[in-house]
Amino acid sequence: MKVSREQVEANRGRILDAAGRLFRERGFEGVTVAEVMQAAGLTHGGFYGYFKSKDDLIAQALAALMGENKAASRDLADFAAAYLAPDHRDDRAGGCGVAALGAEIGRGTGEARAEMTSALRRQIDGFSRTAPGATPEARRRAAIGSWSAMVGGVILARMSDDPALSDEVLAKTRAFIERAT
Amino acid sequence: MKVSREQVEANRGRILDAAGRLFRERGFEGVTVAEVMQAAGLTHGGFYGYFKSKDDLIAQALAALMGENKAASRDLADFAAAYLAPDHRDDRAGGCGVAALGAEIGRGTGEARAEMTSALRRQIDGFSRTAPGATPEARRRAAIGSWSAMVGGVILARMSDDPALSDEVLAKTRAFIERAT
DNA sequence: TGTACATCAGTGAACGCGCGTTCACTGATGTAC
DNA sequence: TGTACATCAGTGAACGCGCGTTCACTGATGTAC
Repeated sequence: MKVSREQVEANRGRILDAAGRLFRERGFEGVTVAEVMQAAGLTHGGFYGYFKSKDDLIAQALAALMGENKAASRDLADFAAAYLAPDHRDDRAGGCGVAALGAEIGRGTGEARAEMTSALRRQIDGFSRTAPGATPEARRRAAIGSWSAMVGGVILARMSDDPALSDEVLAKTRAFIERAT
Repeated sequence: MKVSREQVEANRGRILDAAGRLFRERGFEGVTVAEVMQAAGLTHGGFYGYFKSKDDLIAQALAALMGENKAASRDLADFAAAYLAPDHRDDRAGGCGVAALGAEIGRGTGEARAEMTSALRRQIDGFSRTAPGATPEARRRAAIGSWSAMVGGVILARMSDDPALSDEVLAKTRAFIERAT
């Protein structure tokens, strides 16, 4: 049955939100269109009223996810501490889209990749503002190096099935960044 | 038709090698059993004479891949320079399995994850031997932090569809590691 | 060493399931008067 | 403001394709004598 225009907008938001969480948790190929719709409280048949294809959903869900830009105005050290925390490591579905999906996106081409590239640029520019360093070059180096270490650190920590090693990777990566900047 | 025992062993090696390359290039879910067999010069029907299932192939291909242990006896700085080079970034199929598959493996459980955990431990221990630092703790911190930055740096560089930004991520991540260690 | 036969690696057709996508239908919304 | 009707968001069955897996068959290997 038809629903109100406001309901349509709300449903669209719920689909994008559910997709963003499920994709981060299981990867693009590990999630079906039907699962996304069910998580949004709808049935799969309605999907194509909202999106052209699953690829279209991927592109739009990523844009919504990366548009949030959590780094913006936070101190780099504070951000790194929260990013390299066990809570973030354990919250794949709600965590950083780059750590969860960056490698998969790097393989593809098209919209998703372009979206992530501009998100990367924004992230680096944002960090460069608050990063320590005497010159703009030093600050940008610290921003890029720190971001690489954060993303790699979370991926390695999630990869390890030994909790002690996983915690150590987070803690030592964080200490490495702190001493380097 | 039956083939000789040596041929069987050679075929097994070719299957594992082809699987390792294809998986790194496209991810586990992006590669079919038939593609792996074709790349090894065989037809798909023979697959189950070698492996119990696709999951079994994944576990064995990863073990073969990670068993190589390229880090072992190289200086950390030399390793980082080669790892964060454009050649490595552009060679997904022949490059580091952690950068290519780490995120995907971190989602799963079982053999593949355990295999990667022990590979991570070996990698860190190996780096800790050649890493700079006054104390064992400082060397281990440098090893872990550098490894996080290398993995993250290659993933970010592969994610960017802007070649200039991609090159800059590699170069500045490398400089960040050099100054930090 | 040579011959006869059992073994079994490899082939390619076939199966069954899951997934992305389509479609006829339903019934609430929202508009025209 | 109230009524009649056109619109269209959502439903669920169905389609078609690709993939992992199975299987009957083939013919070269390797063993027994």
